[in-house]
Amino acid sequence: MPELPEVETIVRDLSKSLEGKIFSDVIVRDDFLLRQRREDFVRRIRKKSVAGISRRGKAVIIGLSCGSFLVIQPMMTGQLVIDGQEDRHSRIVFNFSDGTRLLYNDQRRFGQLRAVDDLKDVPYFNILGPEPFAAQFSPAYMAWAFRRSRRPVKNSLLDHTFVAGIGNIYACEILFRSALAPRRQACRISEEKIKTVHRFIREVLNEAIAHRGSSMRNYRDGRGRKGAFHGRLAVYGREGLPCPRCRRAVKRVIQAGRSTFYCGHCQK
DNA sequence: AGGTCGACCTGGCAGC
DNA sequence: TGCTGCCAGGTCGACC
Repeated sequence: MPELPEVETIVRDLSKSLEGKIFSDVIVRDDFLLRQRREDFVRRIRKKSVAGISRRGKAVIIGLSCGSFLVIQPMMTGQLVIDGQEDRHSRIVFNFSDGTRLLYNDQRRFGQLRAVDDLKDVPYFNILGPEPFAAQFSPAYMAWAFRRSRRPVKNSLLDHTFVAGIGNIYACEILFRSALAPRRQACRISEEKIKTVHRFIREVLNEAIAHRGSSMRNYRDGRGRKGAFHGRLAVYGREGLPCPRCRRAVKRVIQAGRSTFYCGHCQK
């Protein structure tokens, strides 16, 4: 489900509502999502307060008062909703001492939750590339990475060891704005064009955050609401509909097992 | 060693 | 109505 803008929106919602609150109880309805024994998971969280909430890639990090962390990867269909209605997809319920309740809902059960002392204990963080808004993620870094890669540029954008947080929706949108064909080999893109892509990576993600993300099917923010960026998508999910720039039909192809939406006329 | 592909799991929707 | 097949925002490990 959520890519960087959606996870960022969730993190901002949760920060406002949960910081300083104390976990009074953790109810695990589905052990499958945990990467440790249930008793260990619950013991590390109960009675601790929320020191801070942040994001790395597509993972939510809840810092606990004792210096440890609750790390949540919502994957495709995970949701973190405050004071929402419980349903059959509510896999884990976090209760706070003031009566606030945080639900972890997940239709497909791909999500992963861990309570760890050290973020290095989360394998995902050890392989993750730079954040797209970090200084380290520069046009020069992109050019260095692209030079040595023969795969299609769409695959590079989806590779989280190259850059964290970009998923299928925003990879398509970034390439559309960059007027770049998704199947173009990364090593065959000019330095000038790489600068353009770099600029649009940040621009598209920033706009999506400003609109609280995109809701295709399952995504909800921390208050259980849909994102508003969905209606602003130029190509994603729009096969056969007119390209907003030239009005020709948007095409769909499969790359790396995922749908890619693009305009064959505007993107070269 | 870089890169691709299927598996993981559930459910909604289109087509027949 | 009910069945089948396809599709879905992510990640990892097996394999070429």
